[in-house]
Amino acid sequence: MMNIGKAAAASGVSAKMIRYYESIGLLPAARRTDAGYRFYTDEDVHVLRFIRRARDLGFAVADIGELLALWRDQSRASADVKRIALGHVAALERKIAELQGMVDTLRMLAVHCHGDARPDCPILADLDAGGTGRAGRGTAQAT
Amino acid sequence: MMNIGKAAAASGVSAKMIRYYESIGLLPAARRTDAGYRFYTDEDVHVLRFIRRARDLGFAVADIGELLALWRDQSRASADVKRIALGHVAALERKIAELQGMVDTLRMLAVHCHGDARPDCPILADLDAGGTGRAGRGTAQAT
DNA sequence: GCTTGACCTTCCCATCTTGGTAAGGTCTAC
DNA sequence: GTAGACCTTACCAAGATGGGAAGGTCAAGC
Repeated sequence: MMNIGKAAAASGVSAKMIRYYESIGLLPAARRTDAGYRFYTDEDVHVLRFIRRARDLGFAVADIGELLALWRDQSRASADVKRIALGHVAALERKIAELQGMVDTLRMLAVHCHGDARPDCPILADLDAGGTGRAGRGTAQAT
Repeated sequence: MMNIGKAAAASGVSAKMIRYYESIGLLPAARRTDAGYRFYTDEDVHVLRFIRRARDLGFAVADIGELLALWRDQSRASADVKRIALGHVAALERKIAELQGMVDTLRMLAVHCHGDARPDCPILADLDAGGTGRAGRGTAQAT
């Protein structure tokens, strides 16, 4: 039995976030003391650690809801977990490819930029002209 | 001379975003017709294309403000542009490394997951136990 | 001239996760 | 009893973008 500050310190999830996760339904409403203070058990902290770890792996809160449900379900199929994880990996890799495209384009432009006091700059020239068609136009906003 | 819809179509920046960029000061307030409609010149569209291209390269709107100022300044030093570009590249690469760390961890867990109807799942086991210390703890939230 | 449909305007809301802050109640140790 | 550390709720902020409502305007057709 501990209050929210203790649970936060023990789990690595800030008190602010614990309340937030509760408010969006990722966590059930915490039990309260008579004075209205939330209190948590070691088991609750265990769940918070799970969430923290999943966030560190880049899972969105919605995904974590699914993962938690599977975690709690002793009869879950590992295929369900794997599907979520690999779907997430695919999304991460799309994102990486998008960022890498940006990096490649910028590096290419930057090597041709003197980088001195002269005003000539291929980077600005590219932005001016609209580039040569690299750095994914269509999906670039889908961050 | 064209109204906002035409400028949006010609530049690839939505009308919504054009108004937004104006509201945050990235663009000067557009001239208006007597009826209050914004109107734009080909030169304005040129600027919008510049912004669009820079966004596609992942520059934040704040960075684009700097880039625009340099673009307009005929006596700018290319070093200033290069500095912004390379700073952005470094940020992109940090982000890529972070995401790649997540991918590596998840892939490693996923290969050991049967992915069938059985409940045993190393992915959930890892989330449960807190992992082995990969997938950057501290900076994972800095998105 | 009037109507219709496409366009424009502003304003508010939502996303997603996190942090900050303010005003007020509670608990603990002295 | 009081100070200080903690808790509560509620609102604001960020980033960039889309959606929608309510209402004004314009161009084309009849």
